[in-house]
Amino acid sequence: MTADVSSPAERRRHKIRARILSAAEQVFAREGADGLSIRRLAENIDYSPAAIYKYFKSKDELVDELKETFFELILENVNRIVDTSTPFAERSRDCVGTYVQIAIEKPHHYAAAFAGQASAGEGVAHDDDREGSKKEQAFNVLSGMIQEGVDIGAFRSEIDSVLAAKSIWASMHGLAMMIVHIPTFPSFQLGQADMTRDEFILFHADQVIRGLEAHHG
Amino acid sequence: MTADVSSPAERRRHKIRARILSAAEQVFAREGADGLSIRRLAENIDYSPAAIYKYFKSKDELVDELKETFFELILENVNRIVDTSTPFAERSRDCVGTYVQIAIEKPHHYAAAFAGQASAGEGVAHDDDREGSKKEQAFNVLSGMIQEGVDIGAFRSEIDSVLAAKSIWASMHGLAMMIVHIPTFPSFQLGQADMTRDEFILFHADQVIRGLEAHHG
DNA sequence: AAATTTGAGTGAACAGTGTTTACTTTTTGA
DNA sequence: TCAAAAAGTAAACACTGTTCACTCAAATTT
Repeated sequence: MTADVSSPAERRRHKIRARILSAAEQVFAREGADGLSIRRLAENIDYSPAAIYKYFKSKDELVDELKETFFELILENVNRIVDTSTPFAERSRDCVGTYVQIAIEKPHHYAAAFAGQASAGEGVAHDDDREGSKKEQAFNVLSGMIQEGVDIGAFRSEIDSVLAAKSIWASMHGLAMMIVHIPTFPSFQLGQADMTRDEFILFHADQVIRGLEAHHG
Repeated sequence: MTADVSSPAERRRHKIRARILSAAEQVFAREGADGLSIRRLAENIDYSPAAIYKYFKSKDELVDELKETFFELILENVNRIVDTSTPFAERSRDCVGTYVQIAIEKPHHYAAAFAGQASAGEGVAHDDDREGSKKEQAFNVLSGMIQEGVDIGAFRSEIDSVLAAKSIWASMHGLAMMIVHIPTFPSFQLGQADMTRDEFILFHADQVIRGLEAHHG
């Protein structure tokens, strides 16, 4: 995918960049963006804090790269499901399930990926939202699958697949967020556990997809 | 609602507490939890930073109170909709719309309210999740309304209203979060605007509620 | 009324944070 | 070989939340 860089100097530079990112990734996965400090990171890779700034303009830029990599992970996994030849209904549910599962496995990544600070008032378009981003690619996969559902008659014919995809994504996102920062979700109290988390994910997926379906049995 | 406190000393203390919270509220609404610093807050109310700690154990505790107040706001507004005598279908949609609208008006509050840091691994129950909290009250209102839908035959009879409420909430939450931190949502690019935000909120509400409905027209 | 205790409020410090600047060392290319 | 560019650094700046020892005034107790 990425073209090899020419000079050995540039290759070396790229390697160190990767080393920084790798160390950052590990801390980030465990403690999130707040737990990841430039000074700690510098110590981990035996550099001075200021050295990091020869490779990244700011901590935000560094974290943005971690996020982008995370989106690639989502895209890969969702694509793998979409390309399967399992029945459409099951495939849809798997898609939702996989998406949420990734959020569960890397909660800090997921929370950070969708938390480019909450903007009060008119906001400037964030870098992540640029055309052709991994985020957008993932979205296109989803809307394509919904269009397929419409085409084969599983979903209502009047559905705009792009609009529906946005709605579905919002619903998935909501579940992922709930699970990520309410540790006991879907139970609120610790003791009561009427349904396991995985069961609830399937239930939610079902609920969401049912909103698109043409007729019920 | 709140019982008057006895001694004038306690009243005075309560007053200052309120003054701190009020100042905090204003900064928080504009700039969120990160923009709100103890030192800035102290300066706003002409106190030393250390003085704040005579009234709040920590910044987190202070912010938690802002969050609780915010949940009260949600609860009040949603309750007002639920108690209306408008037709059930319309009422459901209004409920979703109102919920999301509040998130839009106070994006920082909303984002913070659901962001008791993302926990990797087993988490301890957060204070907000205690029994009888405003959060739980709001949830009960929602599940009550769904039960009503089942009772009058609008929703499928086999629906567990508590489970469904959790799913619906997740879907609402997702939309709210999307809007709150993707400034251009539901459009990804700035230029393209096939549907207004308010229209999309209604569309999403429709989609979500349709998942519960017994039969379609 | 005097003495004592409680609580409010403070300045200074501790231990962090992201980031920049001036500086030295190393590497690279002509 | 030698100048130029890049890598790396120590120290400082401007912040952050929080704590500690302290003062001073108000309320309680004797």
